[in-house]
Amino acid sequence: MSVQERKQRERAERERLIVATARELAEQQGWDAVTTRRLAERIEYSQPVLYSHFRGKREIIGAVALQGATEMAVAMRAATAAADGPRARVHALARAYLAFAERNPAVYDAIFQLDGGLAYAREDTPEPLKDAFAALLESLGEVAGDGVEPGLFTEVFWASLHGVTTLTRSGRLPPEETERRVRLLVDRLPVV
Amino acid sequence: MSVQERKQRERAERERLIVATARELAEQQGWDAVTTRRLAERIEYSQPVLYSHFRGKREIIGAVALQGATEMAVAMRAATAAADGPRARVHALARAYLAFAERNPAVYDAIFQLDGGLAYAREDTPEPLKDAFAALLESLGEVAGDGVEPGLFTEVFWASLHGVTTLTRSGRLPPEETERRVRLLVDRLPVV
DNA sequence: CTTCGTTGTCTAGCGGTGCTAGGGTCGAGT
DNA sequence: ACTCGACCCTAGCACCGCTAGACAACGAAG
Repeated sequence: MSVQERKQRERAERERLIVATARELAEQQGWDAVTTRRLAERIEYSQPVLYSHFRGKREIIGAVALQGATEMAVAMRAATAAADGPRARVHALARAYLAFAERNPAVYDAIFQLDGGLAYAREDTPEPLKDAFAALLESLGEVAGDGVEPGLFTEVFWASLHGVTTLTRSGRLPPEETERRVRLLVDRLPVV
Repeated sequence: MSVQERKQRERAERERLIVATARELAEQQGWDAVTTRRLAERIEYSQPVLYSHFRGKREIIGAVALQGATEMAVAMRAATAAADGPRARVHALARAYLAFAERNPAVYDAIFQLDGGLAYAREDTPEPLKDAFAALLESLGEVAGDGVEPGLFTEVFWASLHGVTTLTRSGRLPPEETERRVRLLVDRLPVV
């Protein structure tokens, strides 16, 4: 028994190592640099070991996405907890969202851009993703306004933040004005 | 002279063929399926011929993006021309934007997601991209509201549409509610 | 009309990718 | 002490973007 348990522990530890290494490599050099060979070399195992933990590269991205979503939810809740009043909460939320994306671009991509094989917006959506959306909903739902479903409002505000994030990071929007763009969204979309 | 001219014509014709074929293949099977080998086979030339027209795959994506941006500007202007009043124009614009993205997903990606080696938001930005932004600006600038630069407002509205588009297409937002999301943006962001 | 040189295209190949088949090693359980 | 199964590695597949170098076709010059 004890031997099996030790092996299971070691296996789980190695899986964490894979995910952490993939994330690290992605943040350092971008997801294109995360190849199965490089990843295998960094964890000091051969390539096929990766496939005994994950079906393929896609699932590794998915694992990073789930980890990231959990952290992002925490970050957003921490930011909104300190804010006073609905609009201030929304503002704090938006800034936290953009800050997370800027500090963890590769993780952000794993969650919101890349294909990690995850189900979104469904019943079988993984808990971390649901929870990240819930974190958005907690602050945005209260400013949806009459006749607008909180969920729908949250989706729209989220999409706007996502658009600003991705267009800015790909060089399609000049980064200097980000704060003014956010203020415009926070001023106009919510109903307080 | 005439011989050289004929060769130039043929060369230009072949370049159009490459771009059209890349676009077609991308729309049919996605950009991942657009490999230099497949593309070469479809135009019935060898791979190196592609490299006598474009520096690499990236530039081919860029060429598709420019072509698409031109078409998109035309589509948006056509949609807004028929609309009556500022808010109706914005609504028509938004619907035209999303319709273009839905009908030409690969082209949309070439313009707004992939790296086509193009400069955005700068003086040396290619004319088609500037013009597509100008088409947005024409309808959105007039509803920016007091104290908000038309350009900034356009960027924000555009980013919101982009967010809705990409999140929906990647399965992160359920597609059924798109129309309601657009209406929310059109109701709240502009100042009429 | 022949020769030369340029222009254009092709074949072949480089180093990389994600992924997998199959063999060998090593250690746990009898 | 031996068997057997779990585990991991080497090697290789088919594909990728891209390029070097051979070769053919053709206009210009003698």
